[in-house]
Amino acid sequence: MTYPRELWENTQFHGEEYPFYCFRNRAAPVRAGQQVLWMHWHVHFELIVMLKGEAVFHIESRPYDTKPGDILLVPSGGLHVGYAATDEPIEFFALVFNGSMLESSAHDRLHARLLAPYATGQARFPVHIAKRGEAGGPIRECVERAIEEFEGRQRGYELTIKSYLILLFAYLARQHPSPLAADDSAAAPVRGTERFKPLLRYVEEHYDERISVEDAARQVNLNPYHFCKLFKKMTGRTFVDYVNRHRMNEAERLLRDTDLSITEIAERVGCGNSNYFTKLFKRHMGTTPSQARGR
DNA sequence: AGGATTATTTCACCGTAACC
DNA sequence: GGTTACGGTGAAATAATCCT
Repeated sequence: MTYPRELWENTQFHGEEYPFYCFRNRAAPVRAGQQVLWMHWHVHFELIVMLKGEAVFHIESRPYDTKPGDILLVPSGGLHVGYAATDEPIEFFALVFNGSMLESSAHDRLHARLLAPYATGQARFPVHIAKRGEAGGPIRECVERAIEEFEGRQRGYELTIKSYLILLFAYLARQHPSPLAADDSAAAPVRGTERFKPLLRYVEEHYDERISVEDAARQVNLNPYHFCKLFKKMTGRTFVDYVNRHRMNEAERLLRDTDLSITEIAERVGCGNSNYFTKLFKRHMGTTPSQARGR
């Protein structure tokens, strides 16, 4: 899985004037349940356009089953993660952009009234903005054109993409005239995921240590049962699975980039028992550590 | 590789508070 | 008063981990 870590949280984009980034994400040999989009969040919006295969994205605690033709809009700050739903190859396009992309250079009352609340996160749209099987429609068209522009990269494509994004938001605002206020109950999961972010970051940095569910639950002031329940609701996976995924990812990197022995690698990623490490690795990656190194 | 030991996840069921 | 989200318990089912 290739997902740029740079997109974590408060990423700076290359161009200040056009803060966006696109990438086509392919997961060719996939097993159902495999993670195809790293769990992360950032202040930017993210458009996810399903191109091939089936995946389930968990965005702000809610699962979204997607097939080609589905388009999701991850709100600013929204925690998101994606898993393969079948063994079929998966392909999706992700367009990450900052709300400032939607700003207007001149003072514009209409803009301030219609778009600013969405761009700044005071109001939000539903996540699933276009569904497969639906007739084209302007919303889908904006997204598809923006992608075309990105892929064509003709002169000034940044500006056309920006225009399509503004257009997209304008159509969305028209389609959802009574937007969900950010503090509305319908948008409430934000509060729920907010509390987990420090913990997720903690795991990012300490997956090489022993992390018990009890400790983790304490960090977010929940009893272990509720912690498990909420964590699963939020991420679609259990906490242990989440931690192990980090470990296996790092292990794969170490196998590839270093000459450390399997035992040493197991040790480094927080699996004291190399026997168990191999078992885990095989389950997550489909091959044993030594096979993975051989390739 | 298999089995023993721990840890976790989930279940059924209950209470509270906020909101309509 | 019904509904929804959030919290909690003990116990049982499952899964992780460790130990030959």
